[in-house]
Amino acid sequence: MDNDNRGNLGGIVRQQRVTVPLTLQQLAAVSGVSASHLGRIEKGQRFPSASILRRIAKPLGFDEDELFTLAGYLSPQLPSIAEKNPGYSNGRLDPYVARMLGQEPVEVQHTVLGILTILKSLAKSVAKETR
Amino acid sequence: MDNDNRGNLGGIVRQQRVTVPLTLQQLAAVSGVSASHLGRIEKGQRFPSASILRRIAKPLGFDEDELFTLAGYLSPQLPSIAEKNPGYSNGRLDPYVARMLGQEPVEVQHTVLGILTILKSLAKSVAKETR
DNA sequence: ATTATAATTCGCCATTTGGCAAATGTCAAT
DNA sequence: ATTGACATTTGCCAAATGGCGAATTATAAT
Repeated sequence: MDNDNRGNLGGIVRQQRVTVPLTLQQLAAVSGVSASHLGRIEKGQRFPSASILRRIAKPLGFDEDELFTLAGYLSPQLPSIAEKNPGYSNGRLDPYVARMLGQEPVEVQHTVLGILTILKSLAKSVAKETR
Repeated sequence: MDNDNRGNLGGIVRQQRVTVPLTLQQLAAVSGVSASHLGRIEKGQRFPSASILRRIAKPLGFDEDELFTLAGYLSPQLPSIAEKNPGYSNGRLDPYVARMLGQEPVEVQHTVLGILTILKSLAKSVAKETR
């Protein structure tokens, strides 16, 4: 989302698919990265280096390049896993967005869409005023 | 080759395909990375962070992921982008949501995701306060 | 409520990164 | 050989990373 983005993974370090959200300690154990560091990464207080990112990718269920992209280290439109999911193929929904959002309950998905609509109409009227 | 490999690019920073071997200064100018730093990277005295790597990829004629792989930050993609564990496959994304969001620019999609993350963490702390 | 246990956050700090400026090196043209 | 114009390397240093252990907080179990 940002251009000079560094590896901000705020919030996506753990909120994981499936049933089991790893604890920092578990992730630390399996990845070899200290739990304290992981904690700070999660809160956006540290920006993980590539090697750290690499160590936690698999444990989190991401392909390496996928996580790198999420972190802003690779630009989104690379070879990517784009059309992996038939059905969403209509517009061009970013696969990572699809993946993350897909983990939320459907009501949440709809609410998110509603918020977007509100924001757009807000933006529109603001644009009108400042003209 | 190496297991705990960091981003060693010794020797490949400049000797480039194509015709033109860039000078460090030229590469510095176009990539925004200081020439001195590039020099040390080339000699293996510094290990470029992901953001540095990203800045010099295109100027050097590499795809980003290509250079990341060369640097040892990404493992050479063997199984490619397979769906390994079907258990990972996202809970499903509502097709309507997918369609609507898919019409937005990717940055907007990402922003939406960011907002969702913020809301979730907000909800969490509110829940904590009114405990 | 109390205690036991596991998880997260914080303080501290050694190491590394990466930029700036000065020093050094290279080479063609005088 | 000397100068000038670049290129590369080095010294130095501010900022960031990431680990360790202690303090704090959350979660269970009595």
